[in-house]
Amino acid sequence: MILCNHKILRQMKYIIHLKGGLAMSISADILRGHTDTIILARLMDGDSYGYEINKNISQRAGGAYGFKEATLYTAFKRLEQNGMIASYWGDDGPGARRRYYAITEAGMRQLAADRQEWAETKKVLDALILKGED
Amino acid sequence: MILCNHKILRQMKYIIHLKGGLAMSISADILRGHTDTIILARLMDGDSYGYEINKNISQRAGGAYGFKEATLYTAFKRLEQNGMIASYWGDDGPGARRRYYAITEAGMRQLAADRQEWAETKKVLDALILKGED
DNA sequence: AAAAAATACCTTGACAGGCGAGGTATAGTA
DNA sequence: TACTATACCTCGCCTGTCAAGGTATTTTTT
Repeated sequence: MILCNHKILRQMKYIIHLKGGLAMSISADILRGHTDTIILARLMDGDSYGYEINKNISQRAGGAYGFKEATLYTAFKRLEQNGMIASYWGDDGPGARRRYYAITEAGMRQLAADRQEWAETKKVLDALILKGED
Repeated sequence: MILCNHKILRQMKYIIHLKGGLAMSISADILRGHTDTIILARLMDGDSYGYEINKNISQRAGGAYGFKEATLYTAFKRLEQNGMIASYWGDDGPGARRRYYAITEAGMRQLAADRQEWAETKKVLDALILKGED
């Protein structure tokens, strides 16, 4: 049993396993702000449901990173309220019922903008935090 | 006079001016989690004080992006409490007194780790939000 | 057949970072 | 004298994250 307050928990890192046995980590706050974009991007491959989307994300991230369930469902609700995604019930497959999500036209426009923003963010942050060479 | 609630304000973007007259923007939540790293990186160029650090950041970001003062001083306090930076009063220059900050050994180690993390974050987010080519 | 595990969804409450709005003090300029 | 620029600081709100708790269904194990 490990005592662990909220502050310490927030400093915990997601372990990322790299090819060759190396491991790096990304803190939760770094991913903050990208949650909605990541979900929208995943839905561009077709309709999907929470559990599957999260597994897909973990897989693409190369290992241990994935959203916490509370974060995930909060994001779905936010995205649907903002008209970025639409949901419907499906009852196929094993296990419990699934709520499927589909990206909307507005969601696609948002995703396009988010991807542009990410490209820009990389440039700006590179300029701000990498070692200056000039 | 424009009515503007907090929610809308948080969705506002920092305008980034690019070479050639283009402009892009980066939302505040995207920068969240990088604040401390950006400050540490700036202090690697030598001791500096809040106002100057912020101007330096705006300049490097290519234009309009900069921390809000409340964000900046909150970060200084957090960094100093965590032993990443140390402060001392200076009274040179025009205008009011200045509190200078210096990066500590611990701060340098943290910055090195943060830079590694940023490199890793770029890879992971590229895999998660860019259009898949496979 | 009962227990366990896996699948799948959801809510509550607390926390930390960002920051608008407000403040203080100093020095130079109009 | 008033104004502006420099420079620092605090309060309180808002939002995203997520630990901890819950529910329901199906498959697997005992």
